[in-house]
Amino acid sequence: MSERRKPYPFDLLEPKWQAVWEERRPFHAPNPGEPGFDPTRPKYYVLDMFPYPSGSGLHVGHPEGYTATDIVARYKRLCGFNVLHPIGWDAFGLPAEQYAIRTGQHPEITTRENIARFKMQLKRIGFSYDWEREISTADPDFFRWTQWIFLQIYHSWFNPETRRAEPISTYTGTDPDDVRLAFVATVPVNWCPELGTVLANEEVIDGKSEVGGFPVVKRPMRQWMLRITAFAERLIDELDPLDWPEGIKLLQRNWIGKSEGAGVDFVVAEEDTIITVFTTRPDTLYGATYMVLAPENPLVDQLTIKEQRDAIAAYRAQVSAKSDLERTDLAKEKSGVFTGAYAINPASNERIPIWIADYVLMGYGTGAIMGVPAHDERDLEFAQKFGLAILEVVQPPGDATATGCTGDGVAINSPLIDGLTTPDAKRKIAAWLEEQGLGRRTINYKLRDWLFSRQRYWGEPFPIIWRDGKHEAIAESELPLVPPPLDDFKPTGTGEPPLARAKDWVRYSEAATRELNTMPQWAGSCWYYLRFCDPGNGERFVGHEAERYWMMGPTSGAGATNEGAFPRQSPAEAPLPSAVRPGSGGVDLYVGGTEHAVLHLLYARFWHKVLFDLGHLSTAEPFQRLVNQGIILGEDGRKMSKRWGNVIDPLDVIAEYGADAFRCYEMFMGPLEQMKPWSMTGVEGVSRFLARVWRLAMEENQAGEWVLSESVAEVEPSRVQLKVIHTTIKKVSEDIEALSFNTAIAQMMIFVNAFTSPGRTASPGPGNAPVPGAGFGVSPKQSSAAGEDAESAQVRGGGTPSPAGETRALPGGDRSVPVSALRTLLVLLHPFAPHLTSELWETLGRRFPVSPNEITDQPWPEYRAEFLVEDEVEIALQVNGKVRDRVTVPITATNPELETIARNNPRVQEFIAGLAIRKVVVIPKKLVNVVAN
RNA sequence: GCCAGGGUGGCGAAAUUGGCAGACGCGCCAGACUUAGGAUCUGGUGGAGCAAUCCGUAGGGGUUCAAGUCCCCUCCCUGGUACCA
Repeated sequence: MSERRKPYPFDLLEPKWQAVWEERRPFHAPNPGEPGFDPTRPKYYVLDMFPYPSGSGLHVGHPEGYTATDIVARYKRLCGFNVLHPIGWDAFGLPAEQYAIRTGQHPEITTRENIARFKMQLKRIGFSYDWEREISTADPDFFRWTQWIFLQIYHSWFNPETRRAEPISTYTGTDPDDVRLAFVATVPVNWCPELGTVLANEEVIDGKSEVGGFPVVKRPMRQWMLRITAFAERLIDELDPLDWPEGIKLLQRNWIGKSEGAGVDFVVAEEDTIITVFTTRPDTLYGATYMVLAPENPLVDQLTIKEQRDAIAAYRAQVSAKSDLERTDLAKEKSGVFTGAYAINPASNERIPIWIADYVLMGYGTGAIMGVPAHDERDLEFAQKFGLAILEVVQPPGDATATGCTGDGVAINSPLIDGLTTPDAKRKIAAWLEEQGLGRRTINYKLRDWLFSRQRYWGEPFPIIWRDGKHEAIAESELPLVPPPLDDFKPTGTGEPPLARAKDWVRYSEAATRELNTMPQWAGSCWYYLRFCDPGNGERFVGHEAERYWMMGPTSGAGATNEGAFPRQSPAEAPLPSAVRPGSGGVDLYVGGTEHAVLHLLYARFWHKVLFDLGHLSTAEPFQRLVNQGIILGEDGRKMSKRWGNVIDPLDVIAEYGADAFRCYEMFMGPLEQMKPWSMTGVEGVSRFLARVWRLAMEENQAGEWVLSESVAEVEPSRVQLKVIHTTIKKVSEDIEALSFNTAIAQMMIFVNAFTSPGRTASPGPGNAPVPGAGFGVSPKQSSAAGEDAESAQVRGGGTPSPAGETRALPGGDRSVPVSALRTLLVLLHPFAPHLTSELWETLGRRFPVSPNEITDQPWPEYRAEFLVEDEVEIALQVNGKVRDRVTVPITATNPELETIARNNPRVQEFIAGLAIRKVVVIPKKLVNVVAN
């Protein structure tokens, strides 16, 4: 069987237009001050989460979000915006390094090859990226600024007074190293022996590495940390005004995990040691019948009595041998050991035993808790297992006999607060504790400081050297600090990074050596969106003007400055930096997968706030509007994977149906944010739609060449056509704004159906009844063979193109396609199917010239409400809520008139016969409901 | 366990403020044109019934003239999270 004929010549016109865009660069957005920049236009920054260029190339998940943003970008350009729509490469990363370990090929080469493949694929889909802004995080011109930003962080501290990052020079304490936002600490870290590196908490899933699924163990190591916890409060608060999915905001809030409570001091009996615990329920203090320390808590050694030392030591050894996975796995059964020591409950003055147990974590709160078994499930389980006292101190509301209340209630058995409701009791006991100097109100966060160093080769080296056991920054002039050449990228196995192998590079001077760690992959993605504003800047990470323009929009007057920035005169009265004004700050639209909800999006917000505080940026938040695309499943409804053999390659789809069909199908599948399965027949359906658009304008001549159809004529659209046109303009515009691309395409299908099927809406009335066999879409050959029908003057559109052209469609005939309607459709469809519409626009312009003749320069059409209204409307007549008839009435019909029509309707009367009418509900333009019984 | 988001034809899905459920597409059925059709066009297509009509938005209750939409309970699916005191 010969190759199937293409429904329209996308295989020719798509490469043609891609070449045109390559050459003319219509999507390049000049910066303020550059030639071609138009300051009168508003800006719109629409961003994709840039890809890691993996070896397997693009899959259909990438183009889903990319198509959505491309549609918005093209739409906004047509609407008159200066649109920043860039793409780049998250190019540092583990896969290229592991490939290097296996094959010896340098990661840089692998990365370059992968980028080339990704880029080719993206271009084949016809995305309107501004390729002049392409960046790669592994490019020294890029990562020199990643290193520079690290130095800004290193040279800063968080001033609790102003609640901002400030230059370290403003710190007046003894040792600046205690407060730097980038600091070194020896901490128990997630060490992955297989990967030979440590991982951030966020990169460990169920005790295994997120990448590769290898076991991860806790191990104390000296690491670089970033003090993200200082920003916990602001990272939560400034989330509120952002236009993000509520679910993602919640995910971040939960990750940061703010909880308000009190620190309470317990004195160890017969000693003057104080153990502070954190509790969210200070009102249950009287019910604290024991105390538990984390096994790692340093106080344990000091407290443990002689008789218990062996047991304690054994338990601690047992706990430390467990991986995270085991520790959480064994969570079902509580375990612990008594230290032999006692503490005094500050409220009741009771002696309570001090235990250690692994259900208390060293990393949260103070690493010690008060056990209130009556009102905490975990404490109860523990107390029951070890026979500890249980004392009820909260009575649940409503039921005086119930026990084990973990929610709010009324305090009992608590002399200071008896009878108070939980909120009141909390307040009173906290005030009492503060008065007595026994405690204080405290806020705790689950968020930990960000473990920022990795023992890898393929990442940004730290711009840090070590001298006499102390770290210091290298000069900015020494940036970029590029990784040394290596031919062995394997982990050393000792925890020492592979960079240690580059002996010459490591030796910085007689007395100093370089830091051997590299930054994690997140580093580049923390600020790449800023670099896009000004990718070629050799002086700064981003130019002030470019940053201000693309992140904030055109500034009005000279007063537009970074209001919240350091330095500030009166820190005492300084409010938190005001959150971004809705709709006016940062990236206007950011689209990507949910997998980055707490990692990339939290880290990037953190860096952004530091840079904002230091006066480098104009907005406090980077991403104003965030949308997550849903994942695309295989045709079998399973996750796409090699294992199931259900992976769809975009290039295969494009080869068979074209890029426009691929784009439109991805958008037509269903709501962007929803998970949905792929369907090849679905692609075919969309491809048919595009072919109908093509044939609306084009027909084949005798030679089998596509030429502009004779039926396309400069005629006025009919009233019915105008309604379809303007309904479509309205729907498509609103749907693109709302990112409801599937319904926008559906409406354009309705448009095309209306213009291709005379029987539907385009030609109403008996006089325009379709002629059998003379449908517009009939192919030329068939029409010629259609005998007498072909001779009929009724035949339009089909064209019966005789070689000499004697049989012409009559201009203005009822089957004509008005040029204006076609043009409107082409502009509306252009963001979705840019190649097809560009070609048709150009072809149309040869017979019906317009200026300018570039579809990319056309204005987005505006709908006119006057064409949407109807003269008549169909009303449903209901009896007791069931539709019994429909009548068409003038739009002007009044409610009483409608009621009369309904009452007199024979069908209605049939159903209310013998019943009494109780009520008649009239909904104008919709229905009349007669209620009778 | 907890948190979030979902359950609508054979399938993907539509459906302002509660107001004619199933737009649009796929698939399927029939027809037209064809040497042919996996092309194109036309018509049909939620279920049951000859029909009038009845039943239908996970299941059960409720509010209402009217519920996919609002309220209560239950079940199922997807994602996140996991002793955070």
